[in-house]
Amino acid sequence: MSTYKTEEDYLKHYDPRQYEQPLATVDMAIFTIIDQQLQVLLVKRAMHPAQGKWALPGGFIDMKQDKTLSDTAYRKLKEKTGVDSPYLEQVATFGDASRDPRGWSLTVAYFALIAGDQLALCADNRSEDISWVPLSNVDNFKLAFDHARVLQACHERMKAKVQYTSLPVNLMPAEFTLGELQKTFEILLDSPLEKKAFRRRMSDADILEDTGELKTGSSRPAKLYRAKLRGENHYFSRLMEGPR
Amino acid sequence: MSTYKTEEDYLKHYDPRQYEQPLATVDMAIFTIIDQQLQVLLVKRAMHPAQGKWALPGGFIDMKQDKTLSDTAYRKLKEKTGVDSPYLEQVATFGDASRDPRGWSLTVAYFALIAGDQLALCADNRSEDISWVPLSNVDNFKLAFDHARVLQACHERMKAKVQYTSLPVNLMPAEFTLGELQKTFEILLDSPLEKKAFRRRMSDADILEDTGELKTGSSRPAKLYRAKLRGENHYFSRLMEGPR
DNA sequence: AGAATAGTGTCTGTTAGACATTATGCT
DNA sequence: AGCATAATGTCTAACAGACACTATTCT
Repeated sequence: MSTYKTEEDYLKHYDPRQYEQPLATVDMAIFTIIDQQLQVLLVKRAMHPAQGKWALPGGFIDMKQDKTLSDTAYRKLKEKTGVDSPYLEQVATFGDASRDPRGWSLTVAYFALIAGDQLALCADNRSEDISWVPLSNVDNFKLAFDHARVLQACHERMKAKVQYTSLPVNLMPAEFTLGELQKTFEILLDSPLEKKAFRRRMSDADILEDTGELKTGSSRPAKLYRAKLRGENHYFSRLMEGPR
Repeated sequence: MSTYKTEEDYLKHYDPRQYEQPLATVDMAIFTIIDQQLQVLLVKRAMHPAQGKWALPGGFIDMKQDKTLSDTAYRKLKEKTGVDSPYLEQVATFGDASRDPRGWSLTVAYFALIAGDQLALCADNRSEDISWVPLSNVDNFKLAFDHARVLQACHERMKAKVQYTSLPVNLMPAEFTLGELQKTFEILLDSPLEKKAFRRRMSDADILEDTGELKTGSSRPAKLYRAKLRGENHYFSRLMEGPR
């Protein structure tokens, strides 16, 4: 039994500084496609610890500014990219005594997808200390803290979801062709897909809307579609398998 | 640029109390099957805040005792149930300014599955203030904090995984029949399954081992199986759908 | 015309659902 | 024998993979 009569009484005497808490941060893997390649945003750390090392964008929860955990994620994302309505998904939380030299720390990892047509917004941010890096090249960066592990978890979760949801739609501009959408799936999965099977799957899912317009190019024009609902994924009952 | 020359220098002057951190806890939904029903362990809070209310077992990360986040989860689980090698999976982290009256807090939610044959261990723990509650009855408990939401997330994740993994094997005793395993799937999914489809699925997955023994009862004896590997799940490429 | 990409028709193999049938122990 | 449950045989519907074929625009 508590020594306080009421909860108000207890709270009046409660000092949050009584017990030291772990450091709490949010880190995120922000993915986009540039030059037909999956890329992730990395920042070069300006301050200690791990000064000069590349890391996932992120930072401490600001108990003043952030009402919720995802506020922290959205705030960091806005700071780094200027984008404010990406697809955002929490992946996992990593916490232990040694991942940060400042002490016991935990980080809540998110991944974000930024559509091609939002990318222009953050072009001016491409300074020396912030850069899109192809995932195929990320091994050449010695990431700070345990960010290699965090990034891997984000990448794996994202790839897994591409196999059974319509997740890649979130990387598309407002209007796109089925060919472009398929290409996006293929880049994320790093594996080719059958055209007919892919189109059947999309058609059965009923998640796309014909705009009535056509995209003309160097060959037969393709129908332009838009997503019926953005931000929400459709779940398929089978995995997308690709050629055997 | 930092004002410190080296990282050592920076760390020497670093005071973790400089910035107040959110309260960090681990909460868990511990599931088992009793009386052919899915049940979850709830504890009655002995202390403020939310004194007297029922809640998911959990508590603060102990930076002294716990090397990692999952250490906290295992420690709490051991304290409440006596079980020390359950199936344990992190679900999500919930954090905001208002979920705990003491201030900005976050909780990392886990779910655990306890096999039938480990249950005896915690029978003596069934005191007034800790109890297995059928999930169908949990709505009658006004859970503390945001634990209703946390429990719901744990339950949904668990149910979803039953549809495409061999997760329910972790709720089985060391040896079991296919009929018993199917019954466990059905309890978790809250939906009947086709016997032949179920057995074909298990057989194709090649995750069970015939013990050579039989379980006799009031009718034809059934073969006893054991899991080839405990703690690891098999992933199916299709969802288990049940009758249409 | 020929290149290039969009879009469709259709065959096949795999597998889950349905349900009938056989098997084997118990009382 | 008759009941109860275990275990299997087998038909069918659904659907993904494969790939050929047609369609439409551009140069």
